[in-house]
Amino acid sequence: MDDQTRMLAGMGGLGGLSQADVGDPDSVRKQQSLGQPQQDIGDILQQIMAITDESLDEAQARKHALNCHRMKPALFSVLCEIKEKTVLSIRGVQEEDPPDPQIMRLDNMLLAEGVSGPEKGGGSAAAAAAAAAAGGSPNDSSIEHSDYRAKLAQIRQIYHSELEKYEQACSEFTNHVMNLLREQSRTRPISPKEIERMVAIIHRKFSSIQMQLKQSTCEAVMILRSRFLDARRKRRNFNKQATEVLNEYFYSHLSNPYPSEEAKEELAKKCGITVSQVSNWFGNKRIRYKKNIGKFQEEANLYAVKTAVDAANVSAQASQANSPATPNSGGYPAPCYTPDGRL
DNA sequence: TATTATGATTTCTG
DNA sequence: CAGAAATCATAATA
Repeated sequence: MDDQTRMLAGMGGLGGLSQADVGDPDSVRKQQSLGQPQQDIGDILQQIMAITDESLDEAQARKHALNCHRMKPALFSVLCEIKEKTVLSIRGVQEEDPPDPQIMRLDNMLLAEGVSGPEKGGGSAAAAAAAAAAGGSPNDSSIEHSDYRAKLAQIRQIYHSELEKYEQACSEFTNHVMNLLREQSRTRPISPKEIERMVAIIHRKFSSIQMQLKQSTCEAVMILRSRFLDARRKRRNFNKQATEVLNEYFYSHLSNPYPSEEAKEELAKKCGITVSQVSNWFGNKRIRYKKNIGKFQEEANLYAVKTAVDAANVSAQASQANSPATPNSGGYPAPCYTPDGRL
């Protein structure tokens, strides 16, 4: 306090205070407690300092009184002078802060997961689910998928409501501080730039809260994701009709059981499974068939008969020529599918 | 409950 | 990158 008084007094000559008001610096020191001007400044400062301890009404009244004080303009200009000197050192201390890389990372991930960003409802997933349902075989994958989507939507909702709360709190606080600063700018010089800087500082402080929110949201998504993947890993057998279709194709193309991409697509559609599931199935089937042809003999015959019968339905003559009770009973793998036999 | 069947994943190869 | 082969993990079955 005393120091401040001295400092202000020391700067007196620079500001709008006249000699009469302040006296020259030397005389200040000489008659520290006696001079009327010093008394005034001391009073003002004391009042300023005491303001925070007072009730709002009291403070309001005091504020008004201060604003009307005859010394007020002088004090203001002194403060301007001081500021002029100090602002240089403040400036440049913290210029534009780069966006936090951590936050950026989290943002990107949230965006990628569809938590932030635009709602993508009715998108491909829903269409896929609808298609699966329409396909006759309510594949569980679609159910799990919708489950996943529901959970994701839940996370999304929580995230957004929390973010909103956060933003509200942040802007409320910012507003409060800005009002305070604007209010104060009547008694002390505060440039818009400074207010801006203060806002930036507040936002920086708040961003750690935001980061926490984003981080925990990311974690939740990760957990959900891994659970979903685990669930997907849980094997569910294809339905009977699907395996029938696949086996039919396999055994009727034993010599070259490699369906083309188009064929795979068609099989997938027929079976209500995905193309990659068809690929998996053929991969598994080929290797398992090859490993133990004997074990599949019966099945092979079954499907050979089946296709033969189908053929018979189309052409009775063909059935005569083609389907003896056991089509290939002798040299079994009829059109010689061998591991290396592929084209 | 042990075993087998089977869909999915991983690793390797040409 | 498609496919072979090995492997995993679970469903189905004995």
